[in-house]
Amino acid sequence: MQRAKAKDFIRQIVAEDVRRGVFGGRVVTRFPPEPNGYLHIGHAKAIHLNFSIAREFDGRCHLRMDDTNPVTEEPEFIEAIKRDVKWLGYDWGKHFYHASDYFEQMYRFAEELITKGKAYVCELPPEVWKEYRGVPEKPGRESPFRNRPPAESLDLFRRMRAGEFPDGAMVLRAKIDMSSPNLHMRDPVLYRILHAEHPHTGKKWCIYPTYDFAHCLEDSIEGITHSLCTLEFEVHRPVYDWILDQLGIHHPKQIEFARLNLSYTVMSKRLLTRLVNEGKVNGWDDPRLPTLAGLRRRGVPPEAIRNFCDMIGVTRVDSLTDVALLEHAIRDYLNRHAPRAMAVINPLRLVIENYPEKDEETFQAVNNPEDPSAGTRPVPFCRELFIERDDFRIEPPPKYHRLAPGREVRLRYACLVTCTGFDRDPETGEVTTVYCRYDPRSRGGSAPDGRKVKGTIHWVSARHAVPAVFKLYDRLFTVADPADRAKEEGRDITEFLNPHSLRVARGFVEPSLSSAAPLSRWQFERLGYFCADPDSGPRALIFNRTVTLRDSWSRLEKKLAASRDT
RNA sequence: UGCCGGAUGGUGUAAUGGUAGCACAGCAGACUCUGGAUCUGCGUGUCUAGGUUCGAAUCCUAGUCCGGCAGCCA
Repeated sequence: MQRAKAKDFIRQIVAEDVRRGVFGGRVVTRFPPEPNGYLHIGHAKAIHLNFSIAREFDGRCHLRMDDTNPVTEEPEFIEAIKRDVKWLGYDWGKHFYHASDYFEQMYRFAEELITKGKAYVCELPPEVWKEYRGVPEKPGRESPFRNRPPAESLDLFRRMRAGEFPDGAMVLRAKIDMSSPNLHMRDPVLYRILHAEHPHTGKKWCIYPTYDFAHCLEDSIEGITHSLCTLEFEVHRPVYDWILDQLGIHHPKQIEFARLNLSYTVMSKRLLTRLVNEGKVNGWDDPRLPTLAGLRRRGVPPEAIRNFCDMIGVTRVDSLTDVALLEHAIRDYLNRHAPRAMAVINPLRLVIENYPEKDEETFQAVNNPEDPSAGTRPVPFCRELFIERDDFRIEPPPKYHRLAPGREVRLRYACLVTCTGFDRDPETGEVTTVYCRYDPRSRGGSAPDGRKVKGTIHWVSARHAVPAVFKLYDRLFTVADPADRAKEEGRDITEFLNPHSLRVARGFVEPSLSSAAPLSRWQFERLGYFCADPDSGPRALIFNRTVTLRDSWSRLEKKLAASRDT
């Protein structure tokens, strides 16, 4: 919709290609993750881009496992990737592929290059090759094996495949240009020997193609038209083009865009893997992680992620997106869709002195003020309630609208109460109980005399309260750009981990939540959006805080405190 | 310092030679049975210097700054 107005540069290129009939006017994209980790929100940007473009241009988008390195890849990751792409809302239909399905074809293309004198088997050890390749400022030197006869290379390459040589003994390289200022054009490696079992092809192969050789062929074989990738592959594009040109086969157009960086988190698979493996977080789906599995468990709806992707756009500028933008997308969606409920995270006992001990009644609460069709629900009420500890102050600061001695507030959906006193623990001084009297004529929440009450607080009937655990998440890191900071300051990234990224609180929820389904999303009034954890059940309710509500009181309070200090 | 990219408010982006706009964040106010939501208003920006042009964020030249590239990872 926004797109009709402002098309990103990639859509402009695709639209122009379609208009001019390039690739026969067809559009085929692909999302090619390597199954060596979980997908994160940076991948969501790429998934959203590729699948959306395919849909907009009546094309298709493939999901392809780029499994050319058996050493790091695992079946667990393949399943997780499929689950996450589906969850995000995309359907690859029958177009699910493995790069490893093309190993035989790739091998034949390699032999073709050798025969054409465009590739050779090189026996230089890695350290020696490094010497030969040289540095960007100076041309490299040619390998002594560079001009060996094609027949000799072909023989060696076949014996490489047959398993006659150990890992690292030799490689197949493209014969391109050792004096190129682009290091990747200095005879890049096409195949290496790896005696490793592959999760998909098993023990069939002991040589595996490198990214440079495999990727362009995967795209070509699948008839991809627009191969979208991130900026760091820009320097590989000449290799991509060279190989396809030598072979004279279908030649997709590679277009690079900037990867997503989000503040207060990390997006590199290496770092995420570290956090998981070192136990800094509780697995790949830890709600503090930017992984799709983590975001899902956190309660972030896939629609919010897609909207977020639309908001950030697609460019070639390396940038750091403020996580506040993501939070806005989350609140925007959840505000419209999450049913409301009352929960008390940090309970304080409230006794209504003039409410009979044995009485109880129910009030009707609105399920979602943004959606009248969501209806109402009954909420039980009695003499003793739990209220939020933050909602009572012995000495209220200026502009504090909540409960304090002598003050009147509204108990949401119930009635008006006026504070008459409180008990304190003689040892700690902590308030243990607050007493108040209610106005019987205010049943339902409004006073018959029309008097205004500034504060409305939420509550849970003590007699009906259901205990629950709340996991309150905060940003994982204390600095906006932890990866860069660690690099610049020569520190370890874990030094920037936020020690308060997870706080566990024990409180109560209203009884209607006792059967909250795992992963169901709620707004706990005045607190934030929460998601029932997958481990949550009738015996032990666990809610993860997705994001707080915007809280203008806490901002005001901070400002008042600051101005008092000066 | 070799090559390749990139520079628009605090952040993310739009404007493709013709009034620098949008979103987020921030601030001020209205409204409110969520200090939520909603509504209204406000401020801040074209990296620098020249040039072309009636007119430049856009084109040209020079410079500055930032990112990427020296895995048999992707």
